[in-house]
Amino acid sequence: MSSGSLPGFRDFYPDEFALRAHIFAAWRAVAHRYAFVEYDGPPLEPLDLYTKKSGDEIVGQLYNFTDKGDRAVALRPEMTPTFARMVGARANALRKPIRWFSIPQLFRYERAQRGRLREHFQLNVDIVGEPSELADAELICVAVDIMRELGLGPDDVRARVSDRQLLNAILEEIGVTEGQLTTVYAVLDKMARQPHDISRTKLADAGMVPKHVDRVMELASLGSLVELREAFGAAPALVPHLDRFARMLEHAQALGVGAWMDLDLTIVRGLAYYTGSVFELFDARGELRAICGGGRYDNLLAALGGVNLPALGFGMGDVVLGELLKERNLLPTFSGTRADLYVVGGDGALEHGIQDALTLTRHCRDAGFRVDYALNAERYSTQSTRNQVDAAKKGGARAAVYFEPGDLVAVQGLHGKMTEAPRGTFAAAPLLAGDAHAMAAFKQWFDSTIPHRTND
RNA sequence: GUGGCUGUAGCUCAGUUGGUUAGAGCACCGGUCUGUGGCACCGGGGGUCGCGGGUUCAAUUCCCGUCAGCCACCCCA
Repeated sequence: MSSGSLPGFRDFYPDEFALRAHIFAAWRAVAHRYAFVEYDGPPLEPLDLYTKKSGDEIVGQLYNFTDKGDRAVALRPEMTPTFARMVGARANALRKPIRWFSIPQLFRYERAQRGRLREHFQLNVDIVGEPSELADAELICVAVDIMRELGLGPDDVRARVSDRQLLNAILEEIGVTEGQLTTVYAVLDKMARQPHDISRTKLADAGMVPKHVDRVMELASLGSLVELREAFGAAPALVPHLDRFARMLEHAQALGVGAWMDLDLTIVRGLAYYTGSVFELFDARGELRAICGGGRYDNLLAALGGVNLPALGFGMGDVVLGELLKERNLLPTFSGTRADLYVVGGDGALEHGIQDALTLTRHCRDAGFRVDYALNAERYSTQSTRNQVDAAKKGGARAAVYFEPGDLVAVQGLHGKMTEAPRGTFAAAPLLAGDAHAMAAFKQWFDSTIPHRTND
């Protein structure tokens, strides 16, 4: 099969584009509801924007090349460095806290598989300049509210929340050494995907005594703050972290997303730059990859953008989200995007030829109708009305419109059985003349009488 | 980057123990039906059987390679 696109890249046919537009619309609607403003940056950036912090090993997954000016460049694999640069350049002039979001198309060069392509769109939502845990609650709430906006519920999607500072304090309490942290993080991250005996072996190999291994493994089963307090609440070093986490949960509760949230200490996120809260959104059945991930990265702007401001954010890709919506039958309908009127040649086509049909089309379009027709003047006068109406119906139009003898314009609804569909006739002359009152009356009748088509 | 599975029409799939011109349903295009039409019926277009090589009188079929897709690793921004 000849594929027209490069591996891991997508063609968006109208069906697929409709899904993408549906997701984008939900992203923008919720982001705007939370008073975030949209920004964007270049899709192509200097290579060193990404290698400076992460090292050369990341190049293997970058879509990079040398441009005609001998610059080492890369298609952006993530938005955060661009975001950090933009914020850093105007940090003093921007009113804090900053609430920004973007919908960049991101690229990575690696083997594509389900839910993971070489190109995808990712909503990025970031808050800069606010250290309070209320900002963390607000951010998680944006992500969860997008799920709600798309028709998903707490039974479909779970928000798993953890906190790096809390986790670090717990590990210190347990007795994990600084040098063992990386291994512990990796083991926690893979807790659900890796057999426990392998996890234990890895911890032991890092030099942990059996008792410490047991306690680390137990962390995975702590699913609530209450359990966490029972296990560690007595430790004075943990109290401020537990209290802060509790306040965040209370805020989230008040913002209406408490029912979606689970405490889960195995959420560590791959990136080293997270410094506080971390969270991921998963489908509740656990069949798909993470829908969304983010957290607090208070030191990153200083490292990337040169300004020392606390920050937090998340990224949410369109690919996994689209798959989830497909699985749950939450795909959009096309009712709002197809033609309202489809002009066909009727019994009045002899007295009102194609020119009159086009004039009518023009006035209807000016009045706000979406108008389609066959783009073939010969067919207008020769093809049977019935076949033309069939074409209109197959094309998803809400109604067919045509001239009838007696200087009339007839409108036939195309929803359901023809005999039961609404039908109306209007004097042709005023509509052809573009008479505003006649057109307004026509449109009012149409809007209140003709139902939208669905694509079931 | 590693391993496994798969590849026939736009889609879902038949089929060929190797043999003349590769099929169906849906979709698409044209038409008939003066009309329960979100039908029915008639006709039509569309395939280098992923691509390349090998074996053979003959390959879509068997073999090798390659590319692509899926899955598991790796990685996850």
